[in-house]
Amino acid sequence: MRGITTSRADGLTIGELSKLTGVNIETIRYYERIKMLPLPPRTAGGRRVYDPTHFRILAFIRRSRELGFSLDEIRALIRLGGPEKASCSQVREIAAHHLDGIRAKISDLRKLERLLAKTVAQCTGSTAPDCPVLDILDVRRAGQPARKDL
Amino acid sequence: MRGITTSRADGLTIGELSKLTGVNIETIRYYERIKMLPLPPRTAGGRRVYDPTHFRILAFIRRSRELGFSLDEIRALIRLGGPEKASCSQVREIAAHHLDGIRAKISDLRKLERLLAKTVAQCTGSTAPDCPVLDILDVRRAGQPARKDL
DNA sequence: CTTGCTCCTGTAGTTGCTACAGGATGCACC
DNA sequence: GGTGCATCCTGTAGCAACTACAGGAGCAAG
Repeated sequence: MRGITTSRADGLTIGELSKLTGVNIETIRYYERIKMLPLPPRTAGGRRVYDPTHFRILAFIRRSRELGFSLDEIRALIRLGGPEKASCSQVREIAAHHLDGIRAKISDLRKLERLLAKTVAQCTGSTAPDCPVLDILDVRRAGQPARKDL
Repeated sequence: MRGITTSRADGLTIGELSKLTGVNIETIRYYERIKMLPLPPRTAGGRRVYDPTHFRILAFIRRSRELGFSLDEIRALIRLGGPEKASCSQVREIAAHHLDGIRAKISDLRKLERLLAKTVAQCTGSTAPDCPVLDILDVRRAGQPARKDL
């Protein structure tokens, strides 16, 4: 269902909104489709016309994505920041949970980094089969006994 | 094209291979489909029969995925570790490039962590509109002047 | 009116899986 | 041989969060 038809001069085209927010045109349409963004009114020709509220919501989404929040988390944040103000503790809960996830990921990545860095450093570039990187990937090379029954 | 029909006692079923390697049955079939794994021979009844080579390749893929290599990177690594041995420097290049990516990601995540940790710490849980988390997400709250022409 | 750019809808693809439906096979037991 | 249950098969679709494209329409300037 299209909103009230409006004239072009009243707001922004999708291209203008895209430039202002740094969000791809197609992504804006995607967000509308999945109901992250309210339906904007249209011109008589069918073009979307965006107002300051849309700009504000889209900028919010963009910023939240930059911080790594999922779209569902962002939906919840948008609701909490809406007219019916909720306790900041709910916002904090979402953000803290997200922060926990980021910390876990950092921890994982650092383990990977340490292992890879050590292995790459051992790599003298000599001709295989002397290759420390492959050694940690290949069960036969890795020093584990080959399964004789296989 | 099905391989040579073989009897069941010659190797492993897909379920057994899945248990041994920790890779999901459906993921094994997926890897076969996208040609990460060679086609195994089948029984007269159409069931896959896996030999030690399959086990070895799948374990390699699993380990590489654990280390965060993409499937394309793993394809290249498998080729390099194959019968026609390549210089270890090519393996090293792939691994070093991957390590660079991991380091970049850690760096990004730490920036996110710092910003979020600071913001969450400021969150006293009081009733909005006093909410530091929303403050960094919302352009209107963030201290930037509202666009008067919007 | 023409031109060139922007916008529209609908569809499909990316990466790496994961899940399911509907049916077939295999094996142990009776 | 029949039964029951577990395993396996193929094909299709979905997930997250986009991204790209085709074919056509709209719009503003000249």
